[in-house]
Amino acid sequence: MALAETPWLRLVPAATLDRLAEQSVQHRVPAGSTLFEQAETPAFAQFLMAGSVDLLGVNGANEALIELVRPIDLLLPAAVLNRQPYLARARVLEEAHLVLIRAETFRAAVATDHALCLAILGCQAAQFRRQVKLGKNLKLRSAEERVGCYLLGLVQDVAPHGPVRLPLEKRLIAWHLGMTRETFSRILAAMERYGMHITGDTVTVTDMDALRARFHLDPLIDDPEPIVPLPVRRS
Amino acid sequence: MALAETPWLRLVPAATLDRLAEQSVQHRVPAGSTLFEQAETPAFAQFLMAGSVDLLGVNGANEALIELVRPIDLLLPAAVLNRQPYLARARVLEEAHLVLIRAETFRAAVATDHALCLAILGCQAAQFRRQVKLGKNLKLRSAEERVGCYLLGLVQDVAPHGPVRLPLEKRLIAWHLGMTRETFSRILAAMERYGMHITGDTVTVTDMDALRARFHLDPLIDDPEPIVPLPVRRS
DNA sequence: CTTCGGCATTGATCTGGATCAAAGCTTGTC
DNA sequence: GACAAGCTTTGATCCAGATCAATGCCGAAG
Repeated sequence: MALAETPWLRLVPAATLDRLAEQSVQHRVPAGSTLFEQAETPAFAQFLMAGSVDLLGVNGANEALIELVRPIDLLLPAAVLNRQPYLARARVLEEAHLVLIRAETFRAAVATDHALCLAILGCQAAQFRRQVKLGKNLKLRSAEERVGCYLLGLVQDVAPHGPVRLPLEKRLIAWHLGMTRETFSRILAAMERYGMHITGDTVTVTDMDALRARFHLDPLIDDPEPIVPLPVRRS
Repeated sequence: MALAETPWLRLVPAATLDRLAEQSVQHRVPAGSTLFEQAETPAFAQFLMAGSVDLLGVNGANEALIELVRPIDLLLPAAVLNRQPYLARARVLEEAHLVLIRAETFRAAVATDHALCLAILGCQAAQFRRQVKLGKNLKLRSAEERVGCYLLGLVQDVAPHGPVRLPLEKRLIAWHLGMTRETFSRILAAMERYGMHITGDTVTVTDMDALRARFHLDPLIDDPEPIVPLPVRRS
């Protein structure tokens, strides 16, 4: 079953994962669906196996991005573990493949199996650090810097120079970077100035030196946060 | 020893806590000291037993508040557990009483003792949720609303009407609420309009109805986040 | 091919809060 | 009491980014 292939669960005994798998339900959910609402009490632990999910804080009419969840990860395990209401709404961004486990079953498993508990602790710690990084990106950088660093990261990962495609609609990228589409659009146009050219959804680097001179990736903000599986130790 | 009195560690076997206590060092640190620097690799797990500590994200010259740690809690356990560099600088706000445990010792204990692992998981989950609440407060409310809700919460906790003292210097409160002292000062003056009067560090409510009509506390933002101890379960 | 509805661009304008610049206040020290 | 150093208040000005308003640009449906 899918859970068994999760890298950060590899130290968990197969027996435990099997027991969870028996109780689990798989679900495929199209983009745009709402998985749960803010203030709801979690009924399930939800593993995101594929696709992506946005978590949004809501206050009256406006929504603010809390987190972008990418596979394989849990959706707000903190609420499930502590038996507390979700602090955010979950909306599917790219068609999601979910594995649902009844909340009580999940908590019982964590309370029974030390290896599972350690894996979830590693996962929760990574989520915390991602949250901090998100906040730092927003508070410590201007809109232009956020865009610059985002694009620089994108280009570096995929192709040192060659043209790269934007992975999402622009309005969504803008939203994830914490600005309006208009501002994003203007900044993209202005990137010409720093050695980048954007036409449609294609990004081309024209002057990598200029780009690096203007935007500095910070590992403490931009590096992806890995989920570290902590080893169990015999007592 | 101090650790044994921590409410959220009460389900952890005394033997385990004793073993940690033996390896631990206590430390009293005056306000203003820096406990660790961003990007440092954690050498110790640090329990904050009394006082308070600010965590600050740093980028060149500017600092942004990441978290305000209040006792009893751990300072950035995520970094310690996952063997990764701190994402923030820690600066003592009010004289702190710390208990330090070598990082390796701490990780070994968590990997050995399931009950401890569950307690830390509860602690880490609570920290995650606090982080989310902090972010929502900042992104979903205007400066005026942040101040209004902060004061309303303060007044409600202490005395329904009677005058209340601000617990910190104004510049520090302003900083914690994510604005400059000037803005904070102006907003305090303007609170007259909504049924509150502030002179020096004393807050008086003149019209509770007006106050409540303007500012709405949201449990999903303003309620303190408790550390829930998860019970161990025999397998 | 045309039309329509959602994106994207571009320009003009607005605004919340920051920044800069003086004065007032406190508080502790000599 | 007088001074200094750090808070606080108040006013004037600035600015990044949002909002408002057209216009242009597809791609899908008929």
